[in-house]
Amino acid sequence: MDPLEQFERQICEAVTATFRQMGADTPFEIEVPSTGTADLAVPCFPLAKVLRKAPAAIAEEAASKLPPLDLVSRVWAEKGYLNFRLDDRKVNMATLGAIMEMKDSYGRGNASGLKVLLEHTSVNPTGPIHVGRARNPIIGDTLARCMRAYGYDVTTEYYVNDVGKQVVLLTWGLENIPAEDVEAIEREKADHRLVVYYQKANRMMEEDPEVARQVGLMLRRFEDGDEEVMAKVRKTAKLMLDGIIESLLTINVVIDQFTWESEFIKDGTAHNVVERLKRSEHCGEDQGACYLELKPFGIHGKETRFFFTRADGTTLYTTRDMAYHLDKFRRADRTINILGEDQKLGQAQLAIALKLLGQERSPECVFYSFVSLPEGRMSTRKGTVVYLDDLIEEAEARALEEVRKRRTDLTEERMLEIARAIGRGAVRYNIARVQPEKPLVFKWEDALNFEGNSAPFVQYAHARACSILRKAGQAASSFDPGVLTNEYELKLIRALARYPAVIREAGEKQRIQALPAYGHEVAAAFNQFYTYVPVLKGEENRDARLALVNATRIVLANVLTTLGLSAPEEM
RNA sequence: GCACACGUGGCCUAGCUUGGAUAUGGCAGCAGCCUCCUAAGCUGCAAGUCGAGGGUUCGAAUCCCUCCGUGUGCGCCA
Repeated sequence: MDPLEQFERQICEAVTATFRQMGADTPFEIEVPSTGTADLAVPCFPLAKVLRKAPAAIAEEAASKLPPLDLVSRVWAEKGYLNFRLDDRKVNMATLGAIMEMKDSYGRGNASGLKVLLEHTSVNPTGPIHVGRARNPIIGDTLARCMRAYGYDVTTEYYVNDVGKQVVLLTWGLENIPAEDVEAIEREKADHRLVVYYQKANRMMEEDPEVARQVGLMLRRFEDGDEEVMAKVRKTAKLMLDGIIESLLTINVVIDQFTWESEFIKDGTAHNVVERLKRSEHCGEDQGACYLELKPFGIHGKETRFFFTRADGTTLYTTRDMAYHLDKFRRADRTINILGEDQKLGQAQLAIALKLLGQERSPECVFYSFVSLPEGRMSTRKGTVVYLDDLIEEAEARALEEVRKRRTDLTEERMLEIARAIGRGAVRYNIARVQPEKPLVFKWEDALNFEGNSAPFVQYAHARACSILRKAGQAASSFDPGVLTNEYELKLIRALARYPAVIREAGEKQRIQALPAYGHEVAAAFNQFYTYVPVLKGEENRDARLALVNATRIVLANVLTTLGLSAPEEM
């Protein structure tokens, strides 16, 4: 239920009729002016050609010819725009009415019933998740929440890479490196305990050909389907994965299901893909290894061939990924992948190869740029990383420090609870607010920003609203929205009215960064209202203002939840 | 070399899909605001060749071309 819909509809109908009367049957836009001069505006420039008149004159004429509209309080022409001011009382009634009725489902779109399979994270189980990779679950989980809010039936999935050299190398390290040869680790979590073996094994393999030979042998046995080796590798991957899952939980990311890459080897579907690709006219062979020549499909670079088997006939990563996607297509109407920008070429090749198999569908991809450190790229192998667990720990510690400064009345447990909400939220918000494709340089001071455009800013506004409502006691059963007439009240209500449109933008157009920006806008409008408009001492306007505070609380809570943040009732 | 992405005040960032009014916010800086619902807040000031150049258009941060800078990719790796 979008409170602004009826207003837009009425204006659209009236303007269409008026333009037609003036001799123009051209399409036009209804936009929210960036200047803030009006609630809605229709630019008259596109009509200039048809009517052979200046846009300003067209706007003037339309303004004078437009019939009075009951939902609009003022119509005027300005610089070629036809401007509309909506009727305050009716906006108030429609908005507060919708929020009170829908409560925590205010903003939700109509269920489309479409099944969406959203794959995100899927990091290699060779080490703890680091800040660079953390962009993936945050974008993925936030998008999943936005799409659910918009009305899709979303399932999130993690594709576990338990095949290949990296996990085999880790497994070899665990079996062959004595504990005293790796650096001591403080954390109990398995992923942190294991990653040092992975790093050490990498160094050993580079320096010692014998190690490289042993790892190669193990990989060989794995590729040959040696049950013992496969089970061992899977066990390592599982151990690491459990640590990763635990980390994800701290930022409120829960993944619905897991698919293991090795399954596509075991069940023969990857091999089946190979057999079908071999029949393609674009298939070639180079010393036993099979490839598709993708030059005719617009693939550029030094190598335009896309190999899908090794010389020994075993499958490659992308081949198994094809089998995985064919499986996904059977399970959902839409498939979305959240991927690092390094996967772009691979995904392009995958899409072409799927087409060559006669598959019409290809996955929709959201690519994000890597997060780097000021001193350069993050690498698990080299150990030049900031782990998510460390970032969260630091964020919570800083938040706790702030809570202690402000609140001396709370129990230790309650302070910890609030600090967790703030610290974890700040990390998610700071990543979600930036467009995925923008490069991001990780800086502690930005990641731990607790003021301005940040999670705590939005959470704080929510806590303030809760505080007023707590002190007010029982809410009045009825109120008159018409008494909310000062600039702060009107601005706040207009912000609340936009929420369904924001969910549509974030969920349908997959622009999740619109949601943090909106949360900031509502919180800022509320903070101004809070500063200048008394609520509890609001005299005859008290009931209506309490209703507005409650409506704001509901919208802020919805925004926070959809961003995967908690909405603390006190801070 | 080729391909893809990004470039917006000192720093970070919105707007670009679908061209339209005075380019959105934040951080840092400066100056103010707590006898009153939590100052993680509010108000004001200062700060911009929207990477550069050209083109399309009545109109370009937005579309097209060229160039520059940065990142990513171009494995019988995953």
